Amino acid sequence: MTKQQELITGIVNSSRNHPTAAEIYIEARQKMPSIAVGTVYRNLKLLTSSGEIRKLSFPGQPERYDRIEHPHGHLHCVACGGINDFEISPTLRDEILAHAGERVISCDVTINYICDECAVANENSANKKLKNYKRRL
Amino acid sequence: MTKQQELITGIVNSSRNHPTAAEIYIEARQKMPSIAVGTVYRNLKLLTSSGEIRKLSFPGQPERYDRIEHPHGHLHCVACGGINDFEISPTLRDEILAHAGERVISCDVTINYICDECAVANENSANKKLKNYKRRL
DNA sequence: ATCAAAATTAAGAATCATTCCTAATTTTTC
DNA sequence: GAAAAATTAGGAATGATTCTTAATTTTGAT
Ligand SMILES: [Mn+2]
Ligand SMILES: [Mn+2]
Ligand SMILES: [Zn+2]
Ligand SMILES: [Zn+2]
Repeated sequence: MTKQQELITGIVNSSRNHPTAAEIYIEARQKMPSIAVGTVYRNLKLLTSSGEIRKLSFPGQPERYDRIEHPHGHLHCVACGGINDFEISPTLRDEILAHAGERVISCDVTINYICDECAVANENSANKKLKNYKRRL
Repeated sequence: MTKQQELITGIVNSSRNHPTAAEIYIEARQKMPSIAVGTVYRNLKLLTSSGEIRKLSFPGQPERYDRIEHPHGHLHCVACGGINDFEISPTLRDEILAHAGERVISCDVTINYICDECAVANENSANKKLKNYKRRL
């Protein structure tokens, strides 16, 4: 594992913000000013495909990276774009896995919602959004 | 609702392939050769944000669009990139929703795995991939 | 240690998906 | 049926990610 890989792994594993590649690159430059953006992308891809870290996709945003800790899902606020973790109970996990048989690698659970901050900050607008939305649950 | 919107909605709702914007554009041109690619993107965005259709994000792929039928999750083969639907049981749905309180808009459940076809087509390679992978369930 | 082969990197060009801009066209309102 | 508002086609612009290449670092056999 090269210095660059170690640095990048460390940044992802110590972050609780689900950072993008660009954000990881900015942080990496603090410790290693010569690092190239392509190196960050390449190593993020390597680390992801070996399962060292986790890659998250949200519509309209650049990809985000997450550490692998206890399995958890994500609450995604459609108003501010914020992403928070939530616990996946063993029951829920087993229910999900029962659907897929063997050869399962991982699973991603994302709940799209309007977070508390956005709801109080802009109550009428958030409520309108929620009301106009054709919900699918 | 304009002719273009109607056409695009129809294509998404009649497709079972989770098509990308580019694929929808190609199909749209069959019926309306003058339609512009920007129009497809703009209307897909409008339809998505009003909840008429559903937008799916998978790492490293362009965004995909899905009709809204009974709630379902997605099985994503990491080998071939194929995407298939799976039923979400009411139990599973309720478990998921219990995590998010009110103000929920939708939820996405994706299981990453290696599909049957890929497993038999390239048994040793798929098994190696599965073995080298640090699973997170 | 010494050298050659293999892997990784920095830098920046290239690509791909998506959005933005503008003038023309269509739809709505009065 | 004219004026105003909304939508479109077409293409330029943007942003994220990958690709290319030459230089540097690591590996590993002598
Ligand atoms: Mn997380
Ligand atoms: Mn589907
Ligand atoms: Zn929010
Ligand atoms: Zn497959």
